[in-house]
Amino acid sequence: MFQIRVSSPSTVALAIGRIQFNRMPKTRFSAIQSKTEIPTSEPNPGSEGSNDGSAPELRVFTRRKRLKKTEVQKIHLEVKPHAPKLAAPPDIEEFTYTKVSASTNSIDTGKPPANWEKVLEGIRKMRSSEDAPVDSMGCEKAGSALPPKERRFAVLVSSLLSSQTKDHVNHGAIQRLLQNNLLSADSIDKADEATIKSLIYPVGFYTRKATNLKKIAKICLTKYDGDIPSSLDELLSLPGIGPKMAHLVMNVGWNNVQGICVDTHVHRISNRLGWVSRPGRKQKTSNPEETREALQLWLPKEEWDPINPLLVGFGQTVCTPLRPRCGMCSVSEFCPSAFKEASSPSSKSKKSGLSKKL
DNA sequence: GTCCAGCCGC
DNA sequence: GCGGCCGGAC
Repeated sequence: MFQIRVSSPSTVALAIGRIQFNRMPKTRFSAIQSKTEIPTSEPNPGSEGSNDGSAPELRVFTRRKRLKKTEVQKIHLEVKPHAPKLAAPPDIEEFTYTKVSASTNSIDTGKPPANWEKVLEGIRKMRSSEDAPVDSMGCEKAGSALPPKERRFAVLVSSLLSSQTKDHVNHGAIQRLLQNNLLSADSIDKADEATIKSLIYPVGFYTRKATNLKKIAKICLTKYDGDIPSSLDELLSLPGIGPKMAHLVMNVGWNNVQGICVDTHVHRISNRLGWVSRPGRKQKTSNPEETREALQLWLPKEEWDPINPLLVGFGQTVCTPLRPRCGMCSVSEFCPSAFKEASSPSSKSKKSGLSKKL
């Protein structure tokens, strides 16, 4: 089964080769009620072990990109899959967080916020009765025939194109690439950049993405034999691939959850809920990467994957950026930010952005 | 006109 | 830490 969860503007964009909507008994996904893992016929060089949480393992995250100017931070995060399901909060003692190099700006500790399970469950319920754009976008059959290497490359291309792009637009672009046999590293490398550009139009930032696509194809071809990189770090080194997409690709492409895919919705909602505020200070995280690190400190690993579609849909329908619908939110009693949003955004320019912070 | 939204260059 | 990248929604 080949499935693209084409995204709404902000989301995680795709899920190829696995069923994603187990918690969203909506429309065409209604038949899918249980978590279905991809048949793991392919080897997974990206991970030493499986990511099914069956055994404790040491994961090493190396953050690059944004930090490379200052210093490369290595954050070793030992994650033991929390024992209790959802019955009890995860044992915080199980999560050992060690900063290797001095870090100026990372969260120090993470305690599970009060009532997080109730909140999560409440959001799940709201999500199951609400139709978010992220839910309604179709799944694709095209590409199911692709062998693993090409499928992974398609995952990478899809996620690159999908950012800042409407679902159906991204879908169309992928379809056109597919129809023109331009969904492999080899073919894209050989293709004219103008051709790529015209085929992916009108995805957001198509010029830049066409350029990046060519570069990525070349890199994949020369360094990875036409496959995509199998580590977070190597994915991050690709042009146009940042933390959000890298985690998505690790998750979907390699079925290897290395971290939470944090987009603007997850970032915003986590902060509104007080899930990532720093103890001692009332400070919120200031960017998605900080939010990701803070969330990973306490959120049970089995939630890392589903948290994105959950909060994205919630953010599209209830907890919207502007004028969130706290009145219809079933977890507002647990939300420190409920009903605190400025009612009239009206005239605020870049200078006076104070009114709209959250 | 303003905002979206992830990444990148500055 | 801000603005540019794109087109579309508003």
